[in-house]
Amino acid sequence: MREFMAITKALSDPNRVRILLVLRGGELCVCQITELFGFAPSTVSKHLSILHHAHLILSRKSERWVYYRLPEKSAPVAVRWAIEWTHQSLAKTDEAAADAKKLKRILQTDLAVICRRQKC
Amino acid sequence: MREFMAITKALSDPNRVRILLVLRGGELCVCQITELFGFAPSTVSKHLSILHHAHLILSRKSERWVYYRLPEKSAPVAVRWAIEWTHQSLAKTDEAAADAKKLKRILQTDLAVICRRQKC
DNA sequence: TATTTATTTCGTCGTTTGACGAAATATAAT
DNA sequence: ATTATATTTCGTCAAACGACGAAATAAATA
Repeated sequence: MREFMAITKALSDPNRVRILLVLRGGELCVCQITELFGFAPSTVSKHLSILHHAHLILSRKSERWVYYRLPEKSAPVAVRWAIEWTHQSLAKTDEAAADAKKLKRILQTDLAVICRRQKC
Repeated sequence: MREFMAITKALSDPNRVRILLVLRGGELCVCQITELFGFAPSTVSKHLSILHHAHLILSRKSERWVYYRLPEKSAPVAVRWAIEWTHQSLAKTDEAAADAKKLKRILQTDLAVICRRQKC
């Protein structure tokens, strides 16, 4: 029950759901998501930690950055179900399309440049 | 997106999830759920209205009571998915078993008696 | 070693949530 | 028609949430 509620609480904020959707395209680092959403880095970090705590995302540290990604198929059933449900329900919405479009531009920019822009 | 968030917000409270689980056994009226949870009737009513607003439950009025039930198979995909996911994840937990056990006793009691006990 | 850089943690603030009881509503029984 | 009954709506209160900026941390670079 606790695990399940961690997932539903994580999904109850639209910005966290947006994060799950953009991660469908592959792993992203914190500053890329920060750039995409326009929130403070600390805010994005908190959202990521809630998703991570619910095991909806995994993290990896490389060079100067922390990357977050969706879990692989070996993840718990409840987690896979949540991610699949989110994707099926929202992948084709306008919000998802807008985020994907903006993300495309961000991915064309060098990571270091993005981060410096946020003076973090 | 709005419909999806209505569902995830509805699922983000454990007591609302408990309601979905007990309704698996068939429709219940407000005072039966109130008796099961030990909350004020107004609290239960609010939870039911949130679930109803998310289309996770349907209502029916008969005699003096309002009955709530899970929707049939014709419900939107996102709704059916949410209910099925909840059931698959939690049906076998201790919490669900405890509620089912207590509900069994409540169902053996006459509706009018239960309601009078709550002086509502 | 000191400094820059990316992220996280902490404290604060306004908003939302979940609980309650009182009052309102709608319906059934007298 | 009144009264009793079941549920909902409303207002209130404490707790939780989501945003922020400042400070702390950890790792790479100079």
